[in-house]
Amino acid sequence: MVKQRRSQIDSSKRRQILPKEIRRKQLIRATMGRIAEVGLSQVTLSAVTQKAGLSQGIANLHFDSKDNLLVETLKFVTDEYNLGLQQILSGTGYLSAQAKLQALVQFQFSRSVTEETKMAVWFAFYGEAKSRPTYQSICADSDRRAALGMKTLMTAVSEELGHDIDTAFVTDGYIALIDGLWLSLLLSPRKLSRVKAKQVVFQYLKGVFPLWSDVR
Amino acid sequence: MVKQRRSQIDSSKRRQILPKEIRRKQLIRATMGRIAEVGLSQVTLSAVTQKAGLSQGIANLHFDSKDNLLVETLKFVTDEYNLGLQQILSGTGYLSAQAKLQALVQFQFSRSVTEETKMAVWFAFYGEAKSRPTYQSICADSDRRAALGMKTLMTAVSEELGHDIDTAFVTDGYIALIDGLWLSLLLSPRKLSRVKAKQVVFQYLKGVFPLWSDVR
Amino acid sequence: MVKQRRSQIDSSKRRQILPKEIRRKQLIRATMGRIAEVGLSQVTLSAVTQKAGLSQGIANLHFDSKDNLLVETLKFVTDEYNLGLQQILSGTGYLSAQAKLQALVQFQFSRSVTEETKMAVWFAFYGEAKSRPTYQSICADSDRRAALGMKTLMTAVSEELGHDIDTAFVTDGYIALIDGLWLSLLLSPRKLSRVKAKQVVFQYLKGVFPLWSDVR
Amino acid sequence: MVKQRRSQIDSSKRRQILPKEIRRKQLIRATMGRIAEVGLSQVTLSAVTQKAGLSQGIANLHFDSKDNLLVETLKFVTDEYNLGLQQILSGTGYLSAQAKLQALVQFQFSRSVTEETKMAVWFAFYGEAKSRPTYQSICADSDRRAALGMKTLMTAVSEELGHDIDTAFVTDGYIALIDGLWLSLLLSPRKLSRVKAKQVVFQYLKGVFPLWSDVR
DNA sequence: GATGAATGAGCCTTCATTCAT
DNA sequence: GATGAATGAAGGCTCATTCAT
Repeated sequence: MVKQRRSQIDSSKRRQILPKEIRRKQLIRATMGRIAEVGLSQVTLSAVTQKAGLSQGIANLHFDSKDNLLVETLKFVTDEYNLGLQQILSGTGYLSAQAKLQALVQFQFSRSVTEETKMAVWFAFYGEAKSRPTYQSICADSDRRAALGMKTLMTAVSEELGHDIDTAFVTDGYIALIDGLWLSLLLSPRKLSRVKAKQVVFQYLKGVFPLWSDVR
Repeated sequence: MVKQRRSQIDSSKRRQILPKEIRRKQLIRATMGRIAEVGLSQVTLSAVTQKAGLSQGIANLHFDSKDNLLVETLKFVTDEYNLGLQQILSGTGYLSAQAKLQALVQFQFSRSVTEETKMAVWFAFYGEAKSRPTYQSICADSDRRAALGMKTLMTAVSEELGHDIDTAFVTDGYIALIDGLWLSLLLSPRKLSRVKAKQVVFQYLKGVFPLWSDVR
Repeated sequence: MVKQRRSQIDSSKRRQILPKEIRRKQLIRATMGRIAEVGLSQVTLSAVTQKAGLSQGIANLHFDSKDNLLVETLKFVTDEYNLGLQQILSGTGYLSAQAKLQALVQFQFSRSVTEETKMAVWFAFYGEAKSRPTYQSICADSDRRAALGMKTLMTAVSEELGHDIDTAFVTDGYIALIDGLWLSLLLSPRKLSRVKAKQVVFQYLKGVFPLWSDVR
Repeated sequence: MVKQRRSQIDSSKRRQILPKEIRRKQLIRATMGRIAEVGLSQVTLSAVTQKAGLSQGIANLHFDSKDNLLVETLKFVTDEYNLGLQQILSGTGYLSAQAKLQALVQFQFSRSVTEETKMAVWFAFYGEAKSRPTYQSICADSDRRAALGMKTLMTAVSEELGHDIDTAFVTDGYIALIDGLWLSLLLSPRKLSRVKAKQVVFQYLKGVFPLWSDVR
């Protein structure tokens, strides 16, 4: 009864890794769905696994604990957003800073980012972050990185336009505005459309960069 | 089975009878405290009542259910904020619209409004609002009233200054900015101070009302 | 601050005794009502006192405990029935045994005895009696006394008619029949009326006492 | 915080997985036991599950709620009884109606049917039936079916004997007698034995069917 | 005596987690 | 790895009882 240790090269193992990641993603998506549907405080593993069409015990199998599943869900949303963000900010194209900023706004109010489910997840975790160090640090990390990139961009824009502005300020305002608009989008989507939200942002940018003519 | 006779010195455990409203407020405050400490999803009645120094059953006695206690807590925070808001907006003094707007900003970033506990409660409920009709409607009601008042104020300011501005836009931006800054204040108070937050708001207003000279 | 000990003759004391009994009866009636309405297992003191139009704590004041109130309620019903029974059995009139038996049947299916509420209370306690020594002994006591009286009556009837019957048997059957008809009356009053129930009893008696001509 | 490793000898606590129906029956039996021991109003899930040697949560797992467990318990007792009843009434043998009636009496006072536990359960639910529609309808259904079958039998007996009797009457009386005797058996088993109870029934039948010679 | 706010033990129920299959 | 029955800790809630007024 000798258990044969699988060679690391064994391709069958690699095949099993993929399903594992798929299972995890399945569960994370189901978790997001439940958060959006019933709120973070009402999420139960049994509803999540059921939504994923899987068995009860599988969440603990892949994530060890419910708490960890939630953390991974937050990370997932956060990482996805940051990835998109970095692609724009550190875009290797020949885009001007102004063009990049325009692209940023488009991205931040794209259907994919402002998808109801994601917004719900986002703010669900924000709402608990204050009292949950783990959430807190994930959010803070993400925010810090994002803020840094945006500030660099703002500075570049300001330089392109020959402005002399406190870009730290502008960035803080910009970020707050985006967050606030997202919240509005989440809570009263009827009142505020994506288009209108973008216009509000552009109006802000016009105020900040008076010399920028072709905003939007 | 010896019944222990309570020492007369142990007055802390003496049963006290107080008016209903006081008890309710006591419990609401304790609830707010727990939300801030452990997050909405981790609030338990036993922790709330313990924090209030009362017995387990008293929460149900005065609020019928945990859910109702939470709703009343949200209402409490909401009402308090709206009261302050209306006092400023419909201030019966001879303040100019500009002065009122200044006062509004001061109020919105006053220590009382931006108190950590309140911010935590605020966003805790926002995070769940999407999936909880009751929270949703309370928040939406409050927001609508607030937005209305602010828009009126913005219009007045714009008229005082002779501006020709789409005040609906400005108001949406203003509100989003405030919300976003509050969120920042909650999540990374070290990065953003109250003072800085106000400066960000004033910067926004300067951009929106270029002719307004003495902002701040 | 010497508390004056009331003289036993003091008429004011006697006046207070009456109200006490009234309160007790009020509570017992309310208890019966609740038992009939929601079942013994669902009776709560707060519902009982509310039905009686009295304050929450009064039940414990007058009966010390809920359990005691229930016991007293059972005793009340039991005593009332036995009183009526004894009045008939030991009737000091010049009634023949046969006339007494007729009267007995009339009594046992009188509106007062078969009142829905009383039947409900009766069987509610029967249902629990097996496992509650206190109920058990009250019921058993009552039953024994009643059985004794009825047996005496049956014997008298049998003697009057010149029958040679095992009256113990007849009595057991009679009692069982009455109990069973009461149960029927309680559970399906639509199927079995009081009148029909009496006819069933008379039919039984006719079978037992063939020589008895004017039954009913 | 040392996790104690379960001894291999302690097999009594080993988690066992069994078919749903077996678990349900286990729990129903335990419920019946508790009803007989402490009365319907004092039954608690924790005592039931403990009696069954299972964990606290299992009752809700298999029955969703305590109330439902009780209903299913009532149904179980009821169904079992009715099954036995129908087997006798619609017996496919060549038994005469008189023989069937004899068998019926034997069955109704068999050890299995008059088992203390079952009688206790029976009357526990009867006691609450009046105020609990669900119990009421289960009992009523059962009673109706049983009554129908018995009436048919009585009619057959009466025809076999050439009697001209109102069998509806006889049946009502018969059923009431049985119920009453069961109650007696439950409350004072010392006073009334199964044998004696049957004699009482036969005495009744003799009275009703005078031409029936070999009763018992 | 009477009231009803307050207490707290005990219940039902939920649900994350475990584990035999 | 996967399943889902089983577990049991913990929570919300009820309600008999107490007691300050």
